Amino acid sequence: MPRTHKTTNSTRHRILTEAALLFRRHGYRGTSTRQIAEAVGIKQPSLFHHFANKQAILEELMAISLEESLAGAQRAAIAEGSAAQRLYDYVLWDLTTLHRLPFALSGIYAHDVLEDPALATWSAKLEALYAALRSLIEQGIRSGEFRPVNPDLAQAMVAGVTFSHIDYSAEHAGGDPVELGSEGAVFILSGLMRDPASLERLVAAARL
Amino acid sequence: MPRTHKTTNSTRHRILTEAALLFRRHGYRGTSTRQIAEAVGIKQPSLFHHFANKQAILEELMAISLEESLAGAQRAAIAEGSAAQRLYDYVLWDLTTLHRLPFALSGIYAHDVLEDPALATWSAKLEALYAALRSLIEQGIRSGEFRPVNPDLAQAMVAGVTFSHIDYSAEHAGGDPVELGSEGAVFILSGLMRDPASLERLVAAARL
DNA sequence: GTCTATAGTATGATAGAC
DNA sequence: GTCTATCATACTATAGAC
Repeated sequence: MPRTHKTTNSTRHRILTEAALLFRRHGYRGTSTRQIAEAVGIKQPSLFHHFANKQAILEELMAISLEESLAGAQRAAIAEGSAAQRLYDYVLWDLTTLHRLPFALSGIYAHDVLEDPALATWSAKLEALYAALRSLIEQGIRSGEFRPVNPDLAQAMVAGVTFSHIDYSAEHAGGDPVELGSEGAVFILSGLMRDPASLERLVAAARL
Repeated sequence: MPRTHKTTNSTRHRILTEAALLFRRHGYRGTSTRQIAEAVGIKQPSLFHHFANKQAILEELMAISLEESLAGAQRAAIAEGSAAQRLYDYVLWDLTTLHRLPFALSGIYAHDVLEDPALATWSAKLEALYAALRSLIEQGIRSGEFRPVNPDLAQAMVAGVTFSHIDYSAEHAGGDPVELGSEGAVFILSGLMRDPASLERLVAAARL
């Protein structure tokens, strides 16, 4: 989501950046509000002027990373045309976007934090994203484009590859987002398609 | 690792089982020793008669899940023959083993817990496993069996698929371990091979 | 091997001055 | 908008009786 920060280097923005970095390294629960404040260069209670509580920081990071992906997956799931092409286009766009984000989002989607009832909204959005992916995979199986895989497992593997890109991106700065995203999309589609040779056509017809 | 428990339903064993379940649901840091004790049916301080501290429980679970995988990957990386065949055999065996484990291992391999310097030994073992996988992938690229992918990213994606199987296994009981493992191995190899059509030969020649 | 009681520490969040 | 001071709570782990 294109945020509407008045100044991109506001304290609020710096809190988000530093918190994302720390959440990745030490996890949400393993990161204290004191650590975040220190990284930003303010004292711990000053955080609560910008965010109601620690969880609000996490929720804003989830919004940044999840809402666009969910909308894109749902659009792809109901669009017209080849399921393989729609999945390819979606994955390529999603991974490319992830590699472009200025935040280190790994560690935000751990089970333990999403299981918290207070984050049920976000857990539901992630589940909706998974449902859209599953639908896309099932469409591809019915049309004969994909092998007759277990749709639940296939969806989990697609998500697993996505998370691996989030991790990779956090550890290796400076790669070309489109190139990395493309490698992920090709990997996933090759893993699912009955005839991976025809993948070249998808790549050529892709629209970002 | 085949554990040497005198009785498989010893309190010690029950602590491991319940802790694994709770670590998966709430994460290592999100799980208190009180919760573990309550699940087992004893009081919190009684845990410390069986394990020196909370971390020792985690380390035993890591030993169970990681040591065999590491040894298998290192064997595969230096063995003779086709890199694709060795990767296929390893992934199939590893995933099948994972799906057979009586423990819910998800949530154990989160970054935040492995970053703790006290767990450096286990972090190093995981890194060694990744190095073996990377070597196997590089061998396949050199031999022309695999597409010229980014080895670091490819290794991350293979690990991502493995983690997705750990998660899937924790949420869907009762699937056939070999069938699930096979779907994972085919997915990964299809994603890497230059000529996925020849995958049938690997599947036929596989030795578990 | 399990219990009660408790020490020692870290955490998230609030109150109120400036 | 940031600070100091502090509260209330939760946690891991230990001591010592039974």
